[in-house]
Amino acid sequence: MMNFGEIEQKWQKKWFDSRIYEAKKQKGKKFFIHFAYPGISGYLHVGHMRGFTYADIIARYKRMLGYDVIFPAGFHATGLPAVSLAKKVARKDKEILKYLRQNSCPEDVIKKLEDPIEVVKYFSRIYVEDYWKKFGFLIDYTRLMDTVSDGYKKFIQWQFRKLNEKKLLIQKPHFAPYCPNCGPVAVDKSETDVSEGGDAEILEFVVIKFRFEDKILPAATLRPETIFGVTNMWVNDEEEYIIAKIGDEKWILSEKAVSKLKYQVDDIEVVGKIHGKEIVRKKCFAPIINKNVPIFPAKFANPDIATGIVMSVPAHAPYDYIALRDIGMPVEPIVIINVSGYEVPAKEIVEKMGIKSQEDFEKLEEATQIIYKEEFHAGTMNEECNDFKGMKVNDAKEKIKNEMLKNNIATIMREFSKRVVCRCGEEVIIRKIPKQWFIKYSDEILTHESKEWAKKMNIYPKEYKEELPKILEWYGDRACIRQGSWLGTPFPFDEKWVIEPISDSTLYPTYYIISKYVNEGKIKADEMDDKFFDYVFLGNGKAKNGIWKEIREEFEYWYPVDINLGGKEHKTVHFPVFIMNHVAIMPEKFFPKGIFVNWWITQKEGMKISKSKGGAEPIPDASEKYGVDALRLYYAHVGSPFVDVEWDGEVVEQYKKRIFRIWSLFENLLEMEGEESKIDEWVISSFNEKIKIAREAMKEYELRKASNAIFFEIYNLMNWYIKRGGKNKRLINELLKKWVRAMAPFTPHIAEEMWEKLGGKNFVSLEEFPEYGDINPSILKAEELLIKTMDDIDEIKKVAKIEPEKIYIYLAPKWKWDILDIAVSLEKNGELTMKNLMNEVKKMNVNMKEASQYAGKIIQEVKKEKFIRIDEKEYFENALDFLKKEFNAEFRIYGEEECYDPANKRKFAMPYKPAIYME
RNA sequence: GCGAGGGUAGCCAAGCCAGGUCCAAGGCGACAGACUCAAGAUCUGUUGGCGUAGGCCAUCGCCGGUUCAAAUCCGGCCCCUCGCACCA
Repeated sequence: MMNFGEIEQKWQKKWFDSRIYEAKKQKGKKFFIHFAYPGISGYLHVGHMRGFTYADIIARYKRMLGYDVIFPAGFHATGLPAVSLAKKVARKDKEILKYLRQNSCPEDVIKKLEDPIEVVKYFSRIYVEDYWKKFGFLIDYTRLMDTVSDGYKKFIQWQFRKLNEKKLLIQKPHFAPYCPNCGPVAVDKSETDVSEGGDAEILEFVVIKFRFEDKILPAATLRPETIFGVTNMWVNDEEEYIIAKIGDEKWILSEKAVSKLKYQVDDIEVVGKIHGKEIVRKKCFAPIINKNVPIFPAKFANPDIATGIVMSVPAHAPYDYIALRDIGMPVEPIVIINVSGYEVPAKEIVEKMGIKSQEDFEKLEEATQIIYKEEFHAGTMNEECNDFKGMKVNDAKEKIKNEMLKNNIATIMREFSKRVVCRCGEEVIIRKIPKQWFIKYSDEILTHESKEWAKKMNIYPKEYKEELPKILEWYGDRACIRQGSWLGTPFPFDEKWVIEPISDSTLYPTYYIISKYVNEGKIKADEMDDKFFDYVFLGNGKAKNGIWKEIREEFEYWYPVDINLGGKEHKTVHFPVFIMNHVAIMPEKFFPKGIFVNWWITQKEGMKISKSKGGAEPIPDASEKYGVDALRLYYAHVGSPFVDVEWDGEVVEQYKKRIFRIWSLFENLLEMEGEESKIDEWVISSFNEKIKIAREAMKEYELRKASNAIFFEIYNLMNWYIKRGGKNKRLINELLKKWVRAMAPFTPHIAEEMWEKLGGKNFVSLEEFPEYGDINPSILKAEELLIKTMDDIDEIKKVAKIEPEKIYIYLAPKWKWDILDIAVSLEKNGELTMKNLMNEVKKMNVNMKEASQYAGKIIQEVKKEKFIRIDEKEYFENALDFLKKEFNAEFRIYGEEECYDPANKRKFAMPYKPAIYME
């Protein structure tokens, strides 16, 4: 039994010792492929290998087509993940230590991982040695790089100066999560920075200013359009409120609100206190509707939420309705939105759901959601709403908000949808950054040019090609720098800030050209100034030395990128900025040519296999258990690249078996010693057909279709060849050499091993992908006829329950083929009708009754199938021995001649469909 | 909400763009047989229903339409999944 592990190691050593992965300018045609480099966030899992494997298969395929292939890779070290891992190690987080140990990280390394840079170094090595090399990837390992090296930082700074020159860097206010202790934090589902509330959203409350004596009662709402239905205000009479001076206004709001707003408005100053009791039972003045409304006490006016002051819209807010009912309905609800199925929506839903009191939070929340959805999507503003009458609620909401903001009746307060707590224990708030730097992706010219370019690109799948222009249109300005303890490049115009990780990963494929020279020590970061990058990437200025010139030549040879391959998570972030930055900075001849998006390997129940949460099989375990070639074939073949696939070890096991089977068929074929036979012709055509399918599929990177032809269809046809008595040693050898070369991009280790057994001298990885020769359709058709006839015989045996000793095959007479020919040529001219056909048939010397019956039958058939005239008699005669053996019976094949026909079957014979009688 | 994708046999998953070769590839599972003391592995066959002659009927989320012909094209409906920005 073969040992996958040994074979893998043997060939990997040979490949890497011979450095066959190095990109060299030799053949004058090149192919540049890379995958979106992985973030350094810990160990990867089997899911990640899907995309990487696609890239390697495509790179290997292109190499075998005679391209100079450059397939570089690097590491995205910037941003949070490495820092977060280092922090966890530093604070001896039990989970992280367990995780490291489970993945056999040595103790002395664990100690070092308190330093984020060590994290980057350690995991870079793991990715290369344990994942990529173990999978046999022919990545150009001389070009490895990461995003925190000195040279890379110089490159990014150059890029930002270019963006600035193009007027694509702008400043404007921005609101971002912030911890008063730790500074800026990331609020995301991975919860690396926060210990609670990672899924919180930033809500924009509209704060509407109600006049109260000489002060302002700021009511916070998410539904500004309901201002028209306000009947009263709610203030909590068990709470003390703050009086704060904002600008020249005096606001009454909760203490919590003041502490939040301090981070969002410029000048806010506490000037006094006022208890809720002193406010309730008085009146305040509502803007827009311009009338006085009473202020009532309410416990649900929560000081923790927004301003702590709430306006009451009892017709449309279940909370308000029920609170008013509790205190005896001192005011009548004012309905302002018409929505079918409701008169007074809040009242009716409260009654329908049987909500008893203000304490029934869960039901009230649900009721609020239901009413909001129905009103927002299906409601219209009614006659209470002045100028907004008749407008759809979702339009009116924006318009009313903007009008109030414009007239200084309202302002915006931002708040999380739920409590967010920093890892340090402090509550995270939202802070205004007055002059945040953005990359101006909204720029009209840039957007337009990017969209135009995207239309010319090769983008897979095609659905994404159609989606991409819309994403480019939608893509807004991106805050591109931030402060805090992140890894990254200092922003060149303000070095206290660091460029954030999406923005530093857009033009990076260009850097793979330079990284080789950096790695070889031929150029130092110090030397890489703007003149250097201007010269190398833009061709501006002069080369300072020979190395500069060499790098420029390399760049011109390899660029642009032909395929950037990445997971579907990149669809709305990385890929758009990848295109836009190239369009913004590079000359058109270097704009990227293609994008390939792959979907994920998921865990059961559709969950993404998460890096942080582990769960899936670690890569080293999986490659040992199943073998790398089995895994590679699994990724290529298990499903369309454009759907998520659920990880299932059992399935990979099947691919392992498939490889065993191919291996043992290969060995059987090698041992065959025989001469030519009739079936040889068929196997040649059939084999060529499969290679053709594979080649054409690969043109569109349809790895699944190609691998299906190579690993399944060819396997089947070789078996059939043997079954049909094929054993031509010379031919088998020739086909095996082609077959093994066709396998090589997908399962390179096993292919090399086979290639060696076939006497191949060089690496099969460096051979040419097989060409296909002539495909003779009549032979394929004839064999298909034979197989179908065999099926029919089986069917008859089964239904009639007989075990025949003699089988009679009656082939269609010549005149039926002649009529068929006529029908086919009529069909070609679009003139195939019964009448036209019979006019022609009349000219022939045949039995008109039989002929007309037959003509009627074939009219339908001719429209479906392509008919090629084949010599059925000859083909069956040649297969006679085979048929006898298969059915253990005597055969008689009858053409036109007189024959034995006791059941009168002969008249049913049609082209491709012989009549059968057995006894 | 905005944007995108999907629903195929017991299960996974092709086919759909370019309608007919679809009684729907391939795999898993199940059943039967071969090999074996046995189990496993492997190999062969069967796996929607009916059928004593190769046939007939049904099926691709649901309803309708176009067509000689629909899993495939068009319209409507139901259900599911994903992304929505400072997280990579």
